[in-house]
Amino acid sequence: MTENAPPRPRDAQGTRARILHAAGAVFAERGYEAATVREIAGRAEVNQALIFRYFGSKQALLTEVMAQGGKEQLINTPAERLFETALRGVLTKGGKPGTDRLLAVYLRSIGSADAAPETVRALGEEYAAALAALSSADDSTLRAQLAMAWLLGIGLMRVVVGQEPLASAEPDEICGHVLTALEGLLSEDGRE
Amino acid sequence: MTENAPPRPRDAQGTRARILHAAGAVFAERGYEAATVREIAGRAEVNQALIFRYFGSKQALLTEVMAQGGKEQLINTPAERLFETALRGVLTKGGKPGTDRLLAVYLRSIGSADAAPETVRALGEEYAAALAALSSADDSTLRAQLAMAWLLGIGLMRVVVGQEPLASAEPDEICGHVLTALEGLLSEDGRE
DNA sequence: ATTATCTATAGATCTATAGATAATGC
DNA sequence: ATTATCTATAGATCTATAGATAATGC
Repeated sequence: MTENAPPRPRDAQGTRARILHAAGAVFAERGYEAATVREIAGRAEVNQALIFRYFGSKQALLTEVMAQGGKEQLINTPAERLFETALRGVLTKGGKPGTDRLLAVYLRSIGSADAAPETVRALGEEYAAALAALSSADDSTLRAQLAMAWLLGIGLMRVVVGQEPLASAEPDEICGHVLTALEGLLSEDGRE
Repeated sequence: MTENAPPRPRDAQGTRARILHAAGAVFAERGYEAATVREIAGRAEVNQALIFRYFGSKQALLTEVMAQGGKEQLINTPAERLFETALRGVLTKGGKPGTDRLLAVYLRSIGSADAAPETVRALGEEYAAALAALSSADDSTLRAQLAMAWLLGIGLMRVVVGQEPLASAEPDEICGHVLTALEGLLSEDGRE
């Protein structure tokens, strides 16, 4: 039996991190509404009341989960490689815990949590702006958003819906198809 | 005041239809989890207990909402025009009530309701199979699913996230970009 | 003395059901 | 007599809070 495990040393910062990590996993698996603070607390092996002590509310916890690590990729990747990097992040399961899991949180929570669409929108605007700078078309922002929409859609199919053969297809193969198709959209001068 | 409206004549079939219609609207607006049978009953102007009498459970109601009208487009549209028709259905707000609202139901409920992903997967497989027949590539199904993923992603950005300028862009403009980009993916012979 | 952690529970939901009521069809 | 509709509520959640307990730092 896993009865009474030895208590961890008291560590506010560590506990906060455990909660954040567990919340990311549970939100990604169940979506915001279906996730319960009790399950998050259970997985973090932390008392349920501490979630409210450290984050205030379930909504605030989701916002914090979404905020963390969202911009790292954006800052660390040059614009020319941003789309492919993000796409590969979506395609690579079990990559860095921040990437594909964060996408799952977005996709699974976007329909219910009020805060989620705004967070996605804000982050998406930054990605789109970076991508749009690559094109000289007058509708370059729209083109960039269309590319990002594809990325989200592929993530939705793979991570949430799990539709085959897409869900198990090789990242390289998908990447090849998508980048080929988008070549004109993102790099042309916009004259059609 | 809208106090006691004159009671409608008793009409089981009509009541069932009212509930189904209201459920479509509420699921589309709030997603499965956040939607409550009380709100659905309220919007249908129907007693809340009747939902369970006619549908059994909230899950069964969602399944029925998703099932209705999902295949109509598939049956009535030739494969060559299927993708563009579906894309325009996503892009045209206030079109036929079945189309864009159904997509919103999918997108908003996919993350939480257990039944939703399977319904999407099943419907998606039929769409993909129809699209795949257009291409002679050996990975034609994958290509078709990538196209559908784009379609879903665009719907997500427009209907759920509402990201500008994509959300308000002209259907013709989006259609032009997407169809141009997908031309090679869907119609080539697959030799890369 | 401070503060991380835990107990216990308030308060507000929500789905679902049992059984009463009342409108229809014969 | 049948059955569509309604009332009332069971039973099971879930988020959030108030206040007790106990481990740490001085």
